[in-house]
Amino acid sequence: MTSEFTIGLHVLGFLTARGGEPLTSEVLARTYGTSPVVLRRVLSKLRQAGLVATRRGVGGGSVLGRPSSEISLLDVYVALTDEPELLPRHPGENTGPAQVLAAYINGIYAEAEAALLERLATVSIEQMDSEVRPEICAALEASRLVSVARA
Amino acid sequence: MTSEFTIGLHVLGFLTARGGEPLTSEVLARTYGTSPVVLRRVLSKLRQAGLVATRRGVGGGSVLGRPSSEISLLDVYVALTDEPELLPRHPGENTGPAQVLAAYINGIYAEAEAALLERLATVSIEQMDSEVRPEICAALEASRLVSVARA
DNA sequence: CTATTTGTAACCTGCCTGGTTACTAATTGG
DNA sequence: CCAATTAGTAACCAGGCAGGTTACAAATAG
Repeated sequence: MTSEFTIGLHVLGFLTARGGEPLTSEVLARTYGTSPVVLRRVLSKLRQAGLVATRRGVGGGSVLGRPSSEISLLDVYVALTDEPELLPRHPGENTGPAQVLAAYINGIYAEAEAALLERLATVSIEQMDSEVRPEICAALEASRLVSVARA
Repeated sequence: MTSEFTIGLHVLGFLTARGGEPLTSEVLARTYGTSPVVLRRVLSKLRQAGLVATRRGVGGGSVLGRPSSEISLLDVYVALTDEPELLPRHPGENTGPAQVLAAYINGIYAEAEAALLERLATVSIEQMDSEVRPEICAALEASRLVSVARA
């Protein structure tokens, strides 16, 4: 699920921008452009990692599980990535020359992946939000205008 | 085609180990564990990049296009990767908030990918061959024993 | 009790990768 | 020239997976 990471960042960024007000999966799904069920699948993993808290029923929805300054992009990554391997590992059989080559390449890829994870650890949701909030707002404004024009 | 990169390294490493003797796609396919057609698809791209030269007909096969010391893993990577993006870029629509997030993440991924490519550029086929040759030989020996045992 | 909202299982579909088939082109040797 | 061998390539097939949808159960506010 390569898009789940993006969806997770969208959710946490959006919740940050709303400052404590619970948002329904329906709203989050609409702003991202997917279905509520797909979004809840992501929310489910975020909840298990403690990154969001959810309440059902009328007036329910999701809020941040802890301050956005204390959530790194790495936290989101590990919460949403089942196997800790994003890069194209080569499964392969456990014998034969192909496996030897694959192991060699995987070593190089693992280095690159480690560097990526370190980088993700240095950025918090709060930072990300402050950097992209203006553009997000502009985009939301644009799509809202389209809706108005259609109505 | 995530396995093509591995296949390409297998081919070039094997040709290096054989030192100028042409090898048929049938032999290369068997040693890697795939079909000759799949392997020729890879050879076709390697040829277009000048990394191998091929001759048809009796006694034909492929040889290195230039010395293994002058072929980097990056050369192989670019020859076999159509779009210059290995890492999970998020395609997405050209509008909306999802796109803004995706662009942000893609920036971080692009940094990581650049680091990976730099790393690949520092390793030549010759180097790789010297590091994995012993294990490859052992693996080939093992599979040959299996074949003998079955016959 | 009802309306709302989440949780989750089950299924469907489209895409991509890898594999196979089938046929053509080139090259060598008799 | 003919036959055998080998590569080139198009076309189709199958399995896996991501993402989407449907359906229904569970929780919660009023």
